[in-house]
Amino acid sequence: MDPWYKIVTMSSEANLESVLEANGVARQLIGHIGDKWSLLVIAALGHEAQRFSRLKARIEGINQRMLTRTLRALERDGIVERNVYPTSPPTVEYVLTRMGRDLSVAVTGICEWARRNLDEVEASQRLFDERAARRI
Amino acid sequence: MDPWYKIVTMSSEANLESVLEANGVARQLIGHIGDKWSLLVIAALGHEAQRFSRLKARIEGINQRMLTRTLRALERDGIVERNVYPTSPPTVEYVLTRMGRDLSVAVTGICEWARRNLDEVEASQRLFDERAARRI
DNA sequence: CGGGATCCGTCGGGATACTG
DNA sequence: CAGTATCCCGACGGATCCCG
Repeated sequence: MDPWYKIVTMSSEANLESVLEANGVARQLIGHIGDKWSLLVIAALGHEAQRFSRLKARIEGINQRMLTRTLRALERDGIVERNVYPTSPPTVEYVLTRMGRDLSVAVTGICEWARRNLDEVEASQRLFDERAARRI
Repeated sequence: MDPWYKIVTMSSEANLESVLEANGVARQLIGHIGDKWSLLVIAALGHEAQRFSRLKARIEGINQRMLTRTLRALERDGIVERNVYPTSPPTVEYVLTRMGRDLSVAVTGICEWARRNLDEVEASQRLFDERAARRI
């Protein structure tokens, strides 16, 4: 089976099934980490264990419910690990697993792209909107 | 400004603002390509120009409306270019721009991660669900 | 062929209140 | 402190029909 980048960089007549397979992979991927907060939580976690309230403070705009949900989903996927220490009040720490750390590295490429191209994207948007406004 | 990977790999007490900045970048990113179809369209495009109906055939499960919307959004972002040839019936071709090709390369890392870890993710999910079922 | 317009269901996600 | 439980809404996305 051809890896994804081959599909991306040399999509030809022949490998329709490969595209479909990539379809499935990307679908899974988007299902797991493509929601609004997952990437931010992964970024905020870094490689050191952090407590719930600390994460909530680091991630601007998130509320308890969404942080809990996101952490649960990531835990279910094996991307973060949850450790409870039975103190009083309870202490709960979250830390990236091996898979989580790998993912945070992989995310780097996308984020660097975003960082490099955000200005150009916004410029393109303004141009597009301007033209659209004139046509109407 | 520190790049994203530094935030990810060395998140410490000091760089809260950096996390917030990453917050914004990731937010933009998710807003642009984090929807259900963008990555699939980018993958299906590859580096060669393709017509609307061809794309629709390559991307399993998409309908005209969503393909149109996704292509418009990507065009607005400067990620794909739309070329119309005034033939009859009309011919419309889509092709990745320079930014789009860069992005498709960056996406590779994430997709490779997904490909490598999908089995482990699914195993983790089963384990998690099984445990959850026992506790109840 | 390559769309645009419209209707409509679902579901992600926010606000708020309560709990061990 | 670290959640769980409800309520609610707006946007995303699917189906269908129409058009140049």
